[in-house]
Amino acid sequence: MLTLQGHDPLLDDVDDDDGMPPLVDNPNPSMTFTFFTDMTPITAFSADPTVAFETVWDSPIRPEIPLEVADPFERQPAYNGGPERTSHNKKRDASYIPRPPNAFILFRSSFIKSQQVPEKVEGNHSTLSKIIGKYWKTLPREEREVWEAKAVVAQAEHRRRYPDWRFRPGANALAKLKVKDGPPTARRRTSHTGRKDRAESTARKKKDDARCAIIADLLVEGKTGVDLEDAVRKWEDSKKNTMADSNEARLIQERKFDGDEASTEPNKEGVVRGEMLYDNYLTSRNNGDQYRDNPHPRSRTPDAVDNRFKIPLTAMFRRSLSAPASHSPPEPQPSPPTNACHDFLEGTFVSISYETFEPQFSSSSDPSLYNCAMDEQRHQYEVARAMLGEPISDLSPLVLPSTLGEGVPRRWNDPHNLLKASMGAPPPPSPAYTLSSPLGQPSAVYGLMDLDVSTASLDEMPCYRSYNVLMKDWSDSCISPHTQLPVLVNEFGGGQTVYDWYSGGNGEGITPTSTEYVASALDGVELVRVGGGSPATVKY
DNA sequence: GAGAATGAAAC
DNA sequence: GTTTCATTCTC
Repeated sequence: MLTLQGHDPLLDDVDDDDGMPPLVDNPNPSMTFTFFTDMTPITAFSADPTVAFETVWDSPIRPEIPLEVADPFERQPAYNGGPERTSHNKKRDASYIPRPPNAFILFRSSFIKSQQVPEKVEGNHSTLSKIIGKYWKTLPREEREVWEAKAVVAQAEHRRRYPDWRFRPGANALAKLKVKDGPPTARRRTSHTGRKDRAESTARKKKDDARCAIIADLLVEGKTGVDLEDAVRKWEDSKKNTMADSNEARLIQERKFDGDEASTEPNKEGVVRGEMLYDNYLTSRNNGDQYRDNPHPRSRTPDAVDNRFKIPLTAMFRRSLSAPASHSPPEPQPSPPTNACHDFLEGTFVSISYETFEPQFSSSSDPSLYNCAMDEQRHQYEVARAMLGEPISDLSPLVLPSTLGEGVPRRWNDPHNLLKASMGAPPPPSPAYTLSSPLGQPSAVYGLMDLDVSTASLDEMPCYRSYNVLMKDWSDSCISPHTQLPVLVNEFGGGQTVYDWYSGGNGEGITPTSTEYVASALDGVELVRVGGGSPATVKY
């Protein structure tokens, strides 16, 4: 990792004397944030524990109840004690560091906490996961991007707190093995299940799936709480009637074909029942008879498989340098222009391009690629660029006018925008809202901290600012000579730490070799903050 | 490089 | 056990 010398007291405490990232690590005392439940403008729920800049959110649906939410990266025991939270936490070492949550996990947590699905409707978390998973797939892009953004922030915060932490799957496998009794085959429950049981199990699964789909659809329609409960009850009642009718039909059939295989199979009823329920549901859904008058534009589950998010935004901020970024923009610009305004970083091998960040999705390449096939990638890429504080011209609806006043950078991830702007507003015309990156202005991803955003000034706002390092005379064959490598700089608490860089160029991964190269090239280089302030020296 | 495995939350 | 996704491991 590349660091700037002596500016982050938090990180200074972290020792890594063995050269290996620790599996567990507890460098920081516990921290508790106090904030209000947020309400995304799209859905009625969104109490996200990881976003500490949450503030008061205007909602006609939910009251603004102050919530004490534990630090998301706090040790597990700190999660206990809240009146709303019962203790089902895994027993873990006090120094255990959980993984940063991904967008879905954040969404799921928020969903559970918001109690949109009453306990009466569904209390089993496995089933809830199914429902939430189906619902997640129907989320509009804008809403999903909010969660993606929160995941990026959570990831950045996790990185800030535990810079040396690395995900080590299997590290606990040994401990698990000790607990488990007997070989895996001994625990297999279905190994001796007969055809009858399997058929029943399949029927039950279909039935459960149908119910999950119904609940998810009702949620998509906007039904929550008591409304949802009523709607589910109605569906279940109608289901019973359908079943009664079908049973009658079955009895007639059985009488008609007495001695048939159907009547000799004692438990086939369960199968018939389950399949009928599901088929009835699908038929009615496909016919639209239940939803004919529903103007809700969102896709229903579970058919609404959405390929729009194949490239997660967080992939652009990978901590690991071992795996290449999955996002691979085509055709890097042959010669990205540099901006001479930054004496920010000087060296033989590198220069900094801050204000200029040439679109990797060039209209000069295949226009159809740019406009159609790559549209989603391009969009995500531009969102990422916006997060990185770069000027972009083609804004997503998430890029909203800043609420911070004139002269303040308009950032799609401006916490004020995120929290207060109406998502229902039409997207602004592109030219009028082109983002600017005035030097010295805080930009990029605003980090987490125990700061009252409603009263904090921009100067007090911590941020992660990115800088684009343009590699000059790049000799590593795996990197294009003009690949720009954005570097994430943490400016939390007045300190600075360069975390690392991600593959933002032509999709080629940053290999350890090239990382070494960059790091050594930056070693000893003096960084001058664009907005003023004391210089820092890169320490490798 | 592809696919498997793991684990993040929650009960 | 269940979801999605990020990350690492293994072949």
